[in-house]
Amino acid sequence: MDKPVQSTTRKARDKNGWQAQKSAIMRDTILDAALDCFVSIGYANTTTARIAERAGVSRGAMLHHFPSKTELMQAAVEYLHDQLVALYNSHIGQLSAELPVDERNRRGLEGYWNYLRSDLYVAYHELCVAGRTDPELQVILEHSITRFDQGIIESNHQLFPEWSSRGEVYELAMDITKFLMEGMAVSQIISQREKRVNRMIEYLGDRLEEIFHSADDDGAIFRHSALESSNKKGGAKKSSAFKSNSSQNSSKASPTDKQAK
Amino acid sequence: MDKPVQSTTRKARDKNGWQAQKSAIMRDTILDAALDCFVSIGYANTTTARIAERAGVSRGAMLHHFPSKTELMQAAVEYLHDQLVALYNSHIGQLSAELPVDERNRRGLEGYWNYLRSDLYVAYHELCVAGRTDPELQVILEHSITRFDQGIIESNHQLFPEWSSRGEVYELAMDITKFLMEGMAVSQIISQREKRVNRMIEYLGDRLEEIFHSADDDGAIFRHSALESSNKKGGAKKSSAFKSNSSQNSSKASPTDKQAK
DNA sequence: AAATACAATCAGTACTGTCTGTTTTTTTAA
DNA sequence: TTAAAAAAACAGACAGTACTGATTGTATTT
Repeated sequence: MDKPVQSTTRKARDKNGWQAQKSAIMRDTILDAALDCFVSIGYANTTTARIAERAGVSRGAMLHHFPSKTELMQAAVEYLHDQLVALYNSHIGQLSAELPVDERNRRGLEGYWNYLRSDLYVAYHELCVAGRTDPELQVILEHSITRFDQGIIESNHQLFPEWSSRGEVYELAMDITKFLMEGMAVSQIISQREKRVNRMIEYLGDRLEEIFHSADDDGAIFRHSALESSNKKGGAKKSSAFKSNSSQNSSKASPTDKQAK
Repeated sequence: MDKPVQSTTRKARDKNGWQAQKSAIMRDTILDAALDCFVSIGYANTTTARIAERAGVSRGAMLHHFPSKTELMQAAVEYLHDQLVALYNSHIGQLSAELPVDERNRRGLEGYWNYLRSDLYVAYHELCVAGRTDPELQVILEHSITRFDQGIIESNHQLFPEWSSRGEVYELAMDITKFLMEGMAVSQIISQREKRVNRMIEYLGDRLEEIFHSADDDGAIFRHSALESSNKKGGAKKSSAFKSNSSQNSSKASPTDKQAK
């Protein structure tokens, strides 16, 4: 913002010069503005001019650092990725694995929920939705997504080491948590949001706890017919339900349509 | 598509003339094209020209029926609403309440999942996301959303009459189902989608069943600390967790931003 | 003949990417 | 150390495209 004084204190170019520093600052300023635009006006309405305006730089200057919109978006996704990782870690990454399981569960859910409620996640979601019908953006995103999910898995392995061995149960618990929480975060619940959300999170916490304990003594206090491991009550309850209309999804997104470009 | 032959079979204007019929067909054709665009190229990339092209009509003709894009979108939302209701009913609306509870659960989940996987729901989701940062669209949608949710609630009351009395349990079960399923539908699960989805749906089915039974004899075989009704294991486990950062969401969507329009 | 349905063109706006020009920093050479 | 040259950063203007809404004109129905 306020241009750093031309301090000759570090008179010699410190490793990578003064210009390089300013350049880096400029880049971050622009990328911050881009993410800000995604959140406040949506990806679709985010134009290069608007980003420049929000960043407080001229369009020409911006075009010097990011010659095309595509390159800007690539950088923005990369930038967002780093920010998301940092935010995730700040919320649940550094939870000690020494805490009692139940406590870890609670805090993990709480942290994850706060993570999902962040502006950064809103921006991420905007990109995901736009990516469904924008092949170029999709390519840019794919890499980041898989990398991030991988990171989460690793983080969880670290946070819940006792789960790592139980393949199926672990996967299921993670999936349920992820999709339920994401569903809540993405949907705009209108009435009594706070109350209903808290209720669901508490319920989810109980279920996780339950899965944990039932997995401990593998005695299956509760039926988990969704898992092959405890298929005593008719494991033949074909888990192939819902496969009937699986082909219906074929025409869903044909992003390779004439996208007019 | 193929213009109906000028059949004089029904020579007299049947109630509302020949032109009116053609006009209605034209409207539906255009609205179908609009929804199709939302699905295949996304709401953001949907222009009036593209809709007209896809509908196979001239832009001028379309502008005769829908003078402005806004009016077209209003009609499209209305049209989509009707279609969604019809689809919902065709999938789970006419499930007999005489079926055993478990069977109703299974089929209900299966139907709901297929409903969520439909193109119509994709279109609806596109609109919802776009509406977050488009005040005008948001207004158009709001009415439809609340009306639809109300319809679902009623439909469920009819399908699961035995639930209707149990306020809290009923709400929680509905919410969990809704948000988990929507979360699955919206997220693009990359690896082993089919398997993981089926597993989650089965798990969810088991939990619903469980909630049902535990609600029957209200004996709380399982802990539902998320509900006040069975707060024996320390009901003081303050359900006000996650309220800490509730204000963080304030700057989330300020759609009243300068939207440039 | 009057109204409605349909078609095509036009003006105004907005966005992207290129181009040219100006300032500031860094490098080179004296 | 300083002066000139080169490079990088920055700013604004411009062409090309695409979209929306208006206008005008033609065909069909009432």
